[in-house]
Amino acid sequence: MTKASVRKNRHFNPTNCAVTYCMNIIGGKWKPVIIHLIRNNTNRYSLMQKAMPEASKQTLTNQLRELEADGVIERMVFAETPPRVEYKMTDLGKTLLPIIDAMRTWGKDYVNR
Amino acid sequence: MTKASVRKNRHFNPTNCAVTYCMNIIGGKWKPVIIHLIRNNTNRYSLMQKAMPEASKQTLTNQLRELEADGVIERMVFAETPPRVEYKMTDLGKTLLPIIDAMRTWGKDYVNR
DNA sequence: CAGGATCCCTGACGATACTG
DNA sequence: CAGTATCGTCAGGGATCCTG
Repeated sequence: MTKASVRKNRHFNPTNCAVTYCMNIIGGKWKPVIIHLIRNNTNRYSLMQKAMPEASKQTLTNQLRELEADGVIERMVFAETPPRVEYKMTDLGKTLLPIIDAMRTWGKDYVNR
Repeated sequence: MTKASVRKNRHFNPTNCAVTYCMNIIGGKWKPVIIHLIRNNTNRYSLMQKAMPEASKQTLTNQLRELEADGVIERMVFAETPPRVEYKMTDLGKTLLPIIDAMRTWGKDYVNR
């Protein structure tokens, strides 16, 4: 796995393409995967690590932080020992799901092309 | 403009996320913009340059070549002087348009959020 | 007009070690 | 368990010059 990392497009302004806004949100190498996992209740850090072992912990953390900063996911910390943290989609994040689904459907057809 | 460039995800295999296939196609910094331009008949090299002056000629060329290699767009050369080259969406490329549209719609709402 | 060739830079991402 | 800190790598993209 090497691509699927999109250099953020910081040139654009609102008169430019709105698509770029969207790309800047979901354009991380693992972000679509993370969104997909959280949606399917693979919503804890360690579970995500197992599900995508090629991504380093640092990278996983970074992508989670960015998604959180963009308001796509929410981080819920439980004061327990050992600590427990769960992630969930925000209402804004859920509006991205149709796009992710469309991409998945397209990707499957593309593979079978 | 700085982000919207997604490092291609080359780890994935068909058992992994199909979304990544899609991201690897449209995940270039300027690819969604290019697709949008071509669809709206801004289909010549010089016209695209004027429409997105922040992208260098080299970058524009590279992104066009990648889109062509992935079968998303088609390059048509006319044997004239000065040379004329036009780009058009392939049938496969057209199947991406609903995704681009969904992203644009989402992006507009996101900006006004 | 529509590139090709070359060189370079930066930031996304990875690897490893350590921690409350 | 769920990170943080640090450092390194690499490829996507930019800048400039040249060409059929």
